[in-house]
Amino acid sequence: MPTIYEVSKLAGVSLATVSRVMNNTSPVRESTRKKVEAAMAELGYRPNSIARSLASNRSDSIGILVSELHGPFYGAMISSIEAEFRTAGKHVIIAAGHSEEATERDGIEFLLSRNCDALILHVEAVSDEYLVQLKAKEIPFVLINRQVPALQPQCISLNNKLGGYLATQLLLRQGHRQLGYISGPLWKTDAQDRYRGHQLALQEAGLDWDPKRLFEGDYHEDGGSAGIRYFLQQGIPLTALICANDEMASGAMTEAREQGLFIPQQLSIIGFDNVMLSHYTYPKLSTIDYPIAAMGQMAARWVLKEVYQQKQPELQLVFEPRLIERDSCVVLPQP
Amino acid sequence: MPTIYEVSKLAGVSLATVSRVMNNTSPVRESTRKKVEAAMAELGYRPNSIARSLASNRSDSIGILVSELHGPFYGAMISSIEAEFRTAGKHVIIAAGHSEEATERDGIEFLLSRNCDALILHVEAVSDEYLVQLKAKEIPFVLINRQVPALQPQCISLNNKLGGYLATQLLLRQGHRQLGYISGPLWKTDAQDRYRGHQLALQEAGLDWDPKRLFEGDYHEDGGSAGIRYFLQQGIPLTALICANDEMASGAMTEAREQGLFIPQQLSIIGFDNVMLSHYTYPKLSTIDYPIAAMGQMAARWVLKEVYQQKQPELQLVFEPRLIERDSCVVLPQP
DNA sequence: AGACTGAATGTAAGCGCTTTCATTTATAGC
DNA sequence: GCTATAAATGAAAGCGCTTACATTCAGTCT
Repeated sequence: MPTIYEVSKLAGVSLATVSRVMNNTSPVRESTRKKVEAAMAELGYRPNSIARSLASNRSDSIGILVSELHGPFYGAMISSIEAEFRTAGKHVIIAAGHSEEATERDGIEFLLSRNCDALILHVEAVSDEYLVQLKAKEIPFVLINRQVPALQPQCISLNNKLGGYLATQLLLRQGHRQLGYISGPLWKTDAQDRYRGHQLALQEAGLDWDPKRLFEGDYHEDGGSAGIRYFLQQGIPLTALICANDEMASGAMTEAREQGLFIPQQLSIIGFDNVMLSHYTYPKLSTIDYPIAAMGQMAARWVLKEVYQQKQPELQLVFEPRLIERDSCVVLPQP
Repeated sequence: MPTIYEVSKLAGVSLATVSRVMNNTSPVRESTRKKVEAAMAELGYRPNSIARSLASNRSDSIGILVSELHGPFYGAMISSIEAEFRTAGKHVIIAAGHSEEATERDGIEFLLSRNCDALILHVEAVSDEYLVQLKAKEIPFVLINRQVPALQPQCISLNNKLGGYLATQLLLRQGHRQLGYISGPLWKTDAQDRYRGHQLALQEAGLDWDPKRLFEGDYHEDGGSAGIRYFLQQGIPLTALICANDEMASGAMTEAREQGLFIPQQLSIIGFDNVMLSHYTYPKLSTIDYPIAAMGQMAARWVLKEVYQQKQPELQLVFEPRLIERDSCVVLPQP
């Protein structure tokens, strides 16, 4: 475990000069640089990250706070972030907030205590006020999937309204008029926006909005199952169903099948998110792609640009969803 | 940002006493303790983790190296590890090795550079020799899903042979005799062991081993598809198929369906791992459960016991798989 | 009260590195 | 060669905390 002191003695220079060579912070004569590098190589010197961090109050690492460490959504996000930073020679430190305020705060504090140079936050429970205060403390962070009006230039999000619109428009284009909609929990902004997009598409098609054709689900599989049972019990005729996420779509497919319906011949179903499961259902699920990997990558680029002053292509803050047509939606047969 | 110096002045004690109160390292008179605690509370003092780590060469955090940051297997593993440590008041730092030797080494060095107290390693590419040397450097670590003979007491693994045995036995019990097997890449130990279990079950049933009924897949969906095509092209009659993982089983199901086979009426299929996708296939996939969450939890307990000297229930190093019967395997109709 | 011993606390050095300011060296111009 | 200036380097302090060893305090026994 050689230290900088040993390197400086072997190279015959001061500690400060070794530091300058390592960090390229000031000009160093080429001949001096070579002596230092040779000494480092001979000793197999590796700088102590903790000491560097204490002295410099930086760490060349970036903290990521996600709601969970498992699940395709978060996996794709952290994976794409990590890949971007790996290329830039930086490390990530990941913490989980579990969508609870105290745990989210604890996670953020953990990351800050490790002197992370910036944070990428996917948080739900902490208040806008807390986030505004975080910015006031000069802590650099970027938010994913969270809109805070006062922090707009550091919010990366998806145009959920457009996603709901696209999903609905596909079915309308296929001739469906008897549509059902299983929403997420409507206190959530993304669930509201997705539903608004659905309503907009209906309006443009000259269809009336009918509250009976909305079922508020929970973003889990059970919500999809319950939605199907609700529509059947209400005797609401459906030829197509829009689910506000893929997991509920999967639940709806299973329940519809158990109720004797053929998918997609009797009921077309479309989901939202394009998480991994949509590829494994039978029939394969049509869905709206949530470009979470691209958004994670953009968050990483934001940090590289804003915090490390690296050149980056133009930053994009609002992402658009994309329609993924698979097998679960078909053209309505002509009457 | 109050420091320990400010706390000591306000409480009227030395730095060392504040440290003792914080870390409970030596006895402190109760009245002194109360003064220190009051000063800390009044100042809103939070110790600087970096400084603590530099001075003590510890960090109250544990490093986890996984092959990937995405995917249900790794998600479940790190999630269960994190949960166990969260309960114990510790944090995890996660790095990805991407199954490449250089990246795995870089990840381990990153974790060590953060003074992680121990490592939990899921590594494939680094050699046994490297791991033995790591131990020689007195670095505490536990391996998941890796057997290194010289490091046996710190290896947590699955009895893969039993899993292959259980999968095969189910089908034999259901009356199937025309079995196919799609293995993982046979240079991998787990793929070998799973296949050995399959062979054992055949042997016990008095069936001959036929090399034509083995197709070596790649553990990806394409491997499953290719396996089906191989068996069909060879004109090998099958009533049941064992796939060495769920992803290949999914590919096999899709391909069989495209080839006009009904699942499970004409071909029963069983997978291995019980990753999330097995729940979403149609019909739902029978599989062998890989208790990765329990194994991750056990790795965490190993660390808590061996490194932090906390009391833990008896440690378990070898885990047994469990048969999960869903809808993709049926009893062979009587001739 | 004094001596002894254990408990409690303080002092000082150090963990390994960064960085500011002082000092030295090198270069250019006259 | 001398002067001025820029480039390069060194010395010293400090980042915030831990901990070993020295010192002080408190309790018990004679």
